[in-house]
Amino acid sequence: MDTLYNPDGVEERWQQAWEAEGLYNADPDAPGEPYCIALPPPNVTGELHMGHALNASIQDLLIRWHRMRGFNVLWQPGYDHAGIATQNVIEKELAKESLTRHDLGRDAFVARTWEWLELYGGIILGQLRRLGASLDYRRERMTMDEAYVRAVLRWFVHLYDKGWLYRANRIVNWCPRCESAISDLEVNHIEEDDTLTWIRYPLADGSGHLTIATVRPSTMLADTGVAVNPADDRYRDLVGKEAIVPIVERRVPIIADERVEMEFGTGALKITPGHDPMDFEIGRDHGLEELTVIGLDARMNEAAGEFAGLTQEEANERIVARLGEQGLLEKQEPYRHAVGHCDRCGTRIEPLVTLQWWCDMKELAAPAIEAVRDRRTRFFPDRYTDVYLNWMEKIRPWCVSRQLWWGHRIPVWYCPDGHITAAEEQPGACGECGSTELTQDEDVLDTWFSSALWPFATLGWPEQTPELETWYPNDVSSTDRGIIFLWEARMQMAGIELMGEIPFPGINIHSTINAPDGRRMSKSLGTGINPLDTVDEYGADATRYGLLKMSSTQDVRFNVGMIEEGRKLANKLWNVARLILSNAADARPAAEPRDVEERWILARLDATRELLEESWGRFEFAPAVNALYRVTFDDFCDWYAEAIKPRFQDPADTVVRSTALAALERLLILLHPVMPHVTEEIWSQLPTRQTRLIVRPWLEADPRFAADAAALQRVQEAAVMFRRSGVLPPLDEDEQRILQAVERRQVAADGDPTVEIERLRKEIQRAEGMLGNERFVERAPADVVEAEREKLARYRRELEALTG
RNA sequence: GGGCGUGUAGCUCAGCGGGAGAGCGCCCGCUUCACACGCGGGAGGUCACUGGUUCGAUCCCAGUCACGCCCACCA
Repeated sequence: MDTLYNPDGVEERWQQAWEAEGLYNADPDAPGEPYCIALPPPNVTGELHMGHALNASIQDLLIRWHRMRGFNVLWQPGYDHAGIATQNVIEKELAKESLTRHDLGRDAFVARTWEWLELYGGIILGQLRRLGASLDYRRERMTMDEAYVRAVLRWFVHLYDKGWLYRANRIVNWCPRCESAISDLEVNHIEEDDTLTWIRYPLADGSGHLTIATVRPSTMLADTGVAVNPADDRYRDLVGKEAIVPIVERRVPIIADERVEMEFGTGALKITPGHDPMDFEIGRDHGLEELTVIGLDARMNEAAGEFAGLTQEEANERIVARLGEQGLLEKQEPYRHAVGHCDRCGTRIEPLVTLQWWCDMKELAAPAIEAVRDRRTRFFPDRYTDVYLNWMEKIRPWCVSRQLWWGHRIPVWYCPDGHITAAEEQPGACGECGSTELTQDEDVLDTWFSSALWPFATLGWPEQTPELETWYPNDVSSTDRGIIFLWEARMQMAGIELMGEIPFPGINIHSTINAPDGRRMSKSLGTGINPLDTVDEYGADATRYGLLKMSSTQDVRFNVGMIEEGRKLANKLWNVARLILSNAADARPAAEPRDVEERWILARLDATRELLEESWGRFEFAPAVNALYRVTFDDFCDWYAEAIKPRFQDPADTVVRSTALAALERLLILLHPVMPHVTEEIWSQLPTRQTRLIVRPWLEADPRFAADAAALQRVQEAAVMFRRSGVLPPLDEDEQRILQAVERRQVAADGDPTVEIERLRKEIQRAEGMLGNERFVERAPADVVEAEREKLARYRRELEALTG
């Protein structure tokens, strides 16, 4: 007889049934308090990875739990068009055919991207289905859907009208490979070995020179100043004079600026406003010219004269050699420092001055800071509150334009005179001069500009839909800590600005699952583990269980053992259900429990219910999952099931049957949010079932068991007190039997005198040690000391009795 | 440079002021009529290190070391 629970087939069957029966469907007009989570939209190009699977397990647990609690739930699915990421994927596809996007042209490229999405775009939601995710799949949204695009345009024009969006020529993070600007958050700073070169800049008046240190000699061709700290005595006399930039022989002013660190290098800094962010700001403040010698391809451009066309490395080499010849090279030293790289493709970032759209964040941030500060929005775990606040309080303008083709085209039109008209629909004429010769901005918006609207644009905004009315604000946002700034912060800002209300009161930041060796899970490192493989091997329930157990608040290493544990739990549950069903197939519910075991297990299950509610309410999942394992194995199977088994021999004992059924029901209900499939499968075989388990109301504290729960509580407290002080408070007969059950291992060990003798000897030694400590006797609370004395005396008596 | 987190049994992790725990692995015994993805028993830890607070510290405080992550315009 096959006695193993096999999830194959069972899980798919229920997934199809739940969806087909409309049990995932959300209805804004349905009764119940609304509860809504918007699935963090995965990239359209994405496949399910461990992070997605963990987050889906968490969200589905919350959704199923609230559905059972009678809330009107919506779990909103969808995708992000993921501008830069998707464009990169398509470009790679093209590269296989030796094509670039420029070979196709913009329209064909975008058309091809849409085609590609038709074929491969929708896979991740299908994969979520296989995990049992109870999303309302009918409501799938994408950030480039027609309706969503309207929301994005509204957002843009809104910000433009407020004067917070503007176009400016500024230094940006330029990725030469993506051929686009990117925002500060999309730059990774990576430590690299470099060379620090010390170069002499002659003074214009011939009175000598001053030495600067740089890691990028090639940029000196665009130097338009030299700066020193105003407090630096070494250079005080030079401020206001001029230096000559070697090679280009340019006379540049020597200026004083506090941003120059006196301790670094020589304390003198060459200023290249065109190619360095800090130099750019110093340059603007001092009115220095912004020259450009590096092009969008990161190579030296025509302005670099004889160095034009070279890579920067080549230019560095030649320039250093030239300086050596001229006697202006002082020294070179190895130097290690952090260098910016494109988060998307890893290419070294080039700071360049280009014309981009910027969003001023100060006024958007202020109310979003307040919301978190006064706890209308709370982070779980709480430590991320400071992470968020620190970033928000020093927020800087956001570069929102991208020189990409895939994304929301910036809704701005220019007339020949350069007037700007921003509008949701193509305007007929320039808003300023009435010219009808309008051309639209070529650029697209940062992907995160649109995903900031996710909690309400998916509900139909800017239309005033029933969905929006019902489910905004959402209730929880669950994400990885990697996108707290990119996404969470921006949803707060957009939600408050456009909806006048925070998007959700709870932000759950889940753990990061690393590879078993502790490295990051990544496809390119080959350290990735596909959650669908564990679903195939162990089942979706087991996978969900394992992931939730790994969802403690810090980083964890992926451990199949946790998923195997989940499989064990499913199997155990399946088997104990078989035991009960084979004996109680026609039992009727609602009988009063008779014996202490029965009342005890019902009270235990109720205590577990309370623990689940408390920890799930705090977004702590691992302890709850652990409690479910313990209550199933230790309490339900090892103790309760074993205890009632003999009573099944008595056909007249209807109480044991109906109680067993009731206890099993309760166990299934508690386990359902974690392991929906196996519980529903068992549920479907119960003679007592009336609805699907997925919509079966969650447990309330049952007054019938309140007394027993209270008794259990008393017994457990008594047991703790007994262990600590040796004093056992008075218990009635039933409570004493419950105590025996609680302490059953101890009781079992009583059979073996050598074990007991050893234990008593240890206890006596410990008690003697404590009582021999004068400070303990003098300073510890009197009742504790007294208890210890009584305990010692009792242990001695017991030992005496055992050893004779 | 600033901030956060982590260091507990061979492995992965719970616990966080008075008995040091789980799963896996390991050893011994069980095809006991729900379950060998099982049942019973067992070995295995100066709870990273150093100080402090306390009658008492794995747990609180300070510092040290190691690892990880986030933020960052010292060229």
